Amino acid sequence: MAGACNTVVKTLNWAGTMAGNQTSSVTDEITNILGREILGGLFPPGATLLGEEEICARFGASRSAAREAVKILSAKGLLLTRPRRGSRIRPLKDWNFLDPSVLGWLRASATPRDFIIELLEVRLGFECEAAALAASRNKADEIAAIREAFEAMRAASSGQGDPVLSDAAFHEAVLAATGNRFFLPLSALIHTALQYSVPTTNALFGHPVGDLDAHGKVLRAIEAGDAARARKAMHDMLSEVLARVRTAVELTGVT
Amino acid sequence: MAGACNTVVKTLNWAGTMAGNQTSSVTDEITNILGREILGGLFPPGATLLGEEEICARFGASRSAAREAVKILSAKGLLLTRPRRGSRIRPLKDWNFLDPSVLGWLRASATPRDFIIELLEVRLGFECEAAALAASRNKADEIAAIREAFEAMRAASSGQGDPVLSDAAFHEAVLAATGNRFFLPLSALIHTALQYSVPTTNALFGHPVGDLDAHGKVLRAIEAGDAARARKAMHDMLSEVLARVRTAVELTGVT
DNA sequence: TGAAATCAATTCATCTGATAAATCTGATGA
DNA sequence: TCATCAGATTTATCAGATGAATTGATTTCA
Repeated sequence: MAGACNTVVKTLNWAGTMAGNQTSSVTDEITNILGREILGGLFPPGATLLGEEEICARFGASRSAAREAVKILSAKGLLLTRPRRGSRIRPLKDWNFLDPSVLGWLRASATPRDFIIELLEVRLGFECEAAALAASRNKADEIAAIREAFEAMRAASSGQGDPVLSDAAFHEAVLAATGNRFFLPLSALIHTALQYSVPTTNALFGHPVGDLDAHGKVLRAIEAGDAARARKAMHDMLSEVLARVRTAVELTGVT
Repeated sequence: MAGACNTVVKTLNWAGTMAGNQTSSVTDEITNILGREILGGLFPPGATLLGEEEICARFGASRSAAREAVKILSAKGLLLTRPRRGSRIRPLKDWNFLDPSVLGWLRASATPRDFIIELLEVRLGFECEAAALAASRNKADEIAAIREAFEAMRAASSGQGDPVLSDAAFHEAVLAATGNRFFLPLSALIHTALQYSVPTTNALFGHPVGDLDAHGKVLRAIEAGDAARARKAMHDMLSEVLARVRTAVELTGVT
């Protein structure tokens, strides 16, 4: 029985990937749905799974679309396909958790408490060093971008613009100012962290935690070319947020 | 003219991806070659490029294989394909530099000096925090894995086993002991860094730099559950290597 | 009986060709 | 000059066929 593919399903198109008019392809639909399911733990992390036939049968798609979706998931470290054995879920340690798509899929199912805290722990690691590098490198135009983002944050704090986006832009500008390629991919993590934690912390504390003052200290230290001070300012800012989230989460019992 | 595909090329199979018997698929061949070329800067980072037809013509492959290769490269953030515009190289900031494949492609063309130093800078950021988290979390079995890797390093130092692999295993065990998923993908970076820098530093200094003593300090601090000491021990170890590489590179004039 | 070799069935990998959808180009007209 | 629309080009998707690799059962030999 080979003709089980291409049944009359076709009912999936458009579940909403982002805001706006972005029409999604069949391949992307399959990728996103399977990605969310894998990250959500629907499939046993170490065992066998996912036949080519099953996928195109389930989504009413052609083998091309199914195969391309599987290739994408494999490229992100989630699957390993072998000629006759089908696609197996790879061990968790091989998953590319820093990939923007993977982060998005994880966000859809992760426990909020763990998710926010884990993100902050990682940020605490590399963002302090990034601030120090940005300060010691001292590239004028890239530091100007940091200041620009800071001004956007100030404007956003008085209602002129999106506070999350300008906050993210600030931190991304710091990463870019390191002049180190390997810091760049971490901006996706910051984006996700802020989109997720800013509303939460606002709800918890009644006001924005992304302190303008704290960001200002980081900016001034970088502009002064003082690596140690920049590192400390960034550390103070993030560990303060982390501490507040930790205690608040314990108090309110958010899972 | 649509029939330009599938000419009589077929001359690519097997260029040697890894040591051993691992036979590579057509799709993987195309992916690896294009990946290396992109990371090597052969294609203008921001501009238009790569038609479906061109690819299958160049490699003598079918559109299926060409398309799947492009999907993989897109999944790693290198390309963006649009219905009629072909595949465009995305801006550098979207590239997933922490992906194992991307790291490998970059290694093939990167300037050794920048490559080693950039890797160490990033490690200095997150590995210190990872050591601290591992210490404060204090999970017995995961710390046992760190000690195990340390013993393997000791054995390797007297000729019993691979010094690079055991060193990498040590650092990966620390990442795993954080209990934080987002540290896991960074093990690829450590692997690449060690494979690349250990031979280099050995050649520069005449002896292994991956100090057994320094690793022992990290291990003992983690076993003692002393987060601050673990952070400092890791920082001392990495910054020592970074400093020595920096000066050695300046002296020898390695580009 | 047990172990190794063999063979058939199943599934992934690849190729080929065709149709649909999206976009660019240039011609047309106000 | 600019907006609009038809034609051409290219990607997206579908469909079917063949090749290659692995699994598992069967067979053969010690």
